[in-house]
Amino acid sequence: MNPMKKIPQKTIERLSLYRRLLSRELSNDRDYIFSHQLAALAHFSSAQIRRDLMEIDHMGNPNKGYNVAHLISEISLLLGTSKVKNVGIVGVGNLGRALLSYFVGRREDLPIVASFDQDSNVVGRHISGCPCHSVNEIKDVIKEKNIQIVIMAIPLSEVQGVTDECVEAGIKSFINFTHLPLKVPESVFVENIDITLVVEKSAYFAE
Amino acid sequence: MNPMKKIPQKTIERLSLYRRLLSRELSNDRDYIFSHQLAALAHFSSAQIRRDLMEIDHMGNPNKGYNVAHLISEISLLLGTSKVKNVGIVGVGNLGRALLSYFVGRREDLPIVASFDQDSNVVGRHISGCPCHSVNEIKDVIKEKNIQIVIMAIPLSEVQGVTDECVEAGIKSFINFTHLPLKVPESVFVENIDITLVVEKSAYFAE
DNA sequence: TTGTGTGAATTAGTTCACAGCA
DNA sequence: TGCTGTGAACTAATTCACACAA
Repeated sequence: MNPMKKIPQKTIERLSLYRRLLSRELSNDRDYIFSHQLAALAHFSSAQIRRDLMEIDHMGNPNKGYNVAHLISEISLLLGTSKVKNVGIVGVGNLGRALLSYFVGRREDLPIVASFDQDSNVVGRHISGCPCHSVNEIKDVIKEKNIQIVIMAIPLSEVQGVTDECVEAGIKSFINFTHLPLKVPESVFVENIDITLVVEKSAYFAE
Repeated sequence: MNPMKKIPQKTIERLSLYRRLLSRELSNDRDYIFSHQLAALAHFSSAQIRRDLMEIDHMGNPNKGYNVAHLISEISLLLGTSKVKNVGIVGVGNLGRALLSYFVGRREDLPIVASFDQDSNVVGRHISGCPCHSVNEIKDVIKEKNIQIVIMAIPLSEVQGVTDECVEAGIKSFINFTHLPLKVPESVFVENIDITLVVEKSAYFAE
């Protein structure tokens, strides 16, 4: 696969889904799968699947389809699952705790190694086995623990200040659950998940 | 505004954000705003802002910019905030509770009127003031309480069965936090928020 | 001037449709 | 035959660039 080729964001997302679906198929002892079968699992079109697999130069066989194990390993190679990337989470309110309890121990390659809050009642404690630091120490802890991805789950308005500190400490990727758009340099990735906006959009499209 | 014109999904999302940002400006006594000023708040380009406002046929003034109050009311007209749409949530585990505690009482036009679970320890109780029903009764409750939007927050594999019942009961819009793609008819809207996929994507783009 | 409104151009994402292979 | 791989067509989304208004 050509390492120079830049793969679209949407494709990355779908590949990630394919891998999960394929893993389930593999554990059901399926060795080969056709594009239309994977399409049925993901609820996409088979053309979409083939186009996505083209991006990673994966070769299938018109008779048997795609080799499941092989496909999984190629997607994993692309998504870089072999390299561990440490995750930090800012805010251990309801949402932060829900994310922690879901994530901790689930993915070895994406461990949540630290949480941050400014409430002195939680700082110093462990939540779902994850140590909680003061948000004031975030820069140092990011460097110490080599954190590369930060999840923002604080309801506060000083999100931008914390974001700036993270960027200064070298963070290149954020997942933003707050209701404020984050200002970051061009090269930094931000995925916004603004639940209020999602509900409003859903309301709009509920006819 | 031409009611026939179909507005792109992305634009709806951004308009929803603009409204929130504008409301804050309005409460800071700002009467008019230029596209580049709103752009600075949302971290978009001013061309993007103007293009979006074109969709709702909003007219600005080259000298003063856009009238904030007027703009808010036009966006609200489009997003239909005047009509109440009832929301139901399936699953009151960590995530479900986090969403409930965040949402209950926050939006009068989008009230969470019921929650559903299959754990008999929570069925019959109230969580954040919201009654929890057995998931077996979902069809009846949707009709009784006129629920129009369903949030899926169960970690279970029978999500599809519940989805089917919701569709049969007339649900036209889902927000899916589970890790399974939902199979729904063409006309039904689904917004997928799969946190594992989001983290994987963020990891990929963390350089 | 300065900022709006918008055609035109560009870029991103998806679907079509079919040659060619096993 | 039935599926893959892929150019070509299409559709969606964004950005450019500029006439025009106040």
